[in-house]
Amino acid sequence: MVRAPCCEKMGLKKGPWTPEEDQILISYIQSNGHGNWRALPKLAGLLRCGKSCRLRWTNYLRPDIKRGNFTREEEDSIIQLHEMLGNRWSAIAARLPGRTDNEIKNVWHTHLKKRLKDYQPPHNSKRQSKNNNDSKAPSTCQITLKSSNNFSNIQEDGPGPNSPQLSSSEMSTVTADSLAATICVTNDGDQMDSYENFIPEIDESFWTDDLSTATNSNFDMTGEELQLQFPQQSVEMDVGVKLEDDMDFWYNVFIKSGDLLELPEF
DNA sequence: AATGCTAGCAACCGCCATGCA
DNA sequence: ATGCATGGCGGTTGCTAGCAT
Repeated sequence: MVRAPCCEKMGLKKGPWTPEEDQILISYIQSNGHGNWRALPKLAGLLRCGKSCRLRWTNYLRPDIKRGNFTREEEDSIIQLHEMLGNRWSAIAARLPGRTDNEIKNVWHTHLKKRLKDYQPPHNSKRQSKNNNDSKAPSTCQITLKSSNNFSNIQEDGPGPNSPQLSSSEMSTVTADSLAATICVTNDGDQMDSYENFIPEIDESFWTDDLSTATNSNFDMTGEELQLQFPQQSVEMDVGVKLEDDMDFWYNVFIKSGDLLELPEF
């Protein structure tokens, strides 16, 4: 295919948009819609290429765009979604109302990458993002947890700050004060029929050596639910879902007793 | 005050996917 | 089935403001 000549060669303007150009574009789209982007600049009376108009509109002028700094919640969402989706900025933007892919991409490169540099993943395997579009259900998957809480506020029947790592049987003695959360693993928005295909297990290599910052969890398969119990009423933790094809996703979550923890699609 | 450096961000470029004739 | 036009996306560039020297 023969490439269309670039804007400059056609005598079209490049570079930053002026308020006047913005106003022309806004007025035109408000009264006519954008229709054919390539035809728009000529119809609107702009010396810009259609691509430039579309970009200006979608990234800056659209009325539903939320301007201003990203909140901590939004930044956390971006980090989680990036874990899940990789550099698919438009897919990430679709989950953050009012934010554009370009904006998210910029925030990622200027702020969040630095933030993540200081944050080491709770395991020593390399973090990988699934960067293709297929979302086949995994035939097997492994769920790994690491709590960020320490033991300092545990009830008296719980372990102390220097307690050794709990065994599953010890955990069962503290259920009265424990957190019981349910993990719901979804694929394409649909709950899995059952967890029979999942192999929940604690991978010992993921625990840190410092027992004040690492706690244990046990898995209790009751029916089709995967229950997690902790000796706390609430817990902040990293939930890792490891698929058999060596893809893994990590989510930092804060859950309280009784919460349903639904992992994003992967 | 002048200069250099850096971070942040808007905009551009090139490629790819899709729809249509 | 093929080729073209268009839209959309991700990577990259380059301008600008703010800060340090």
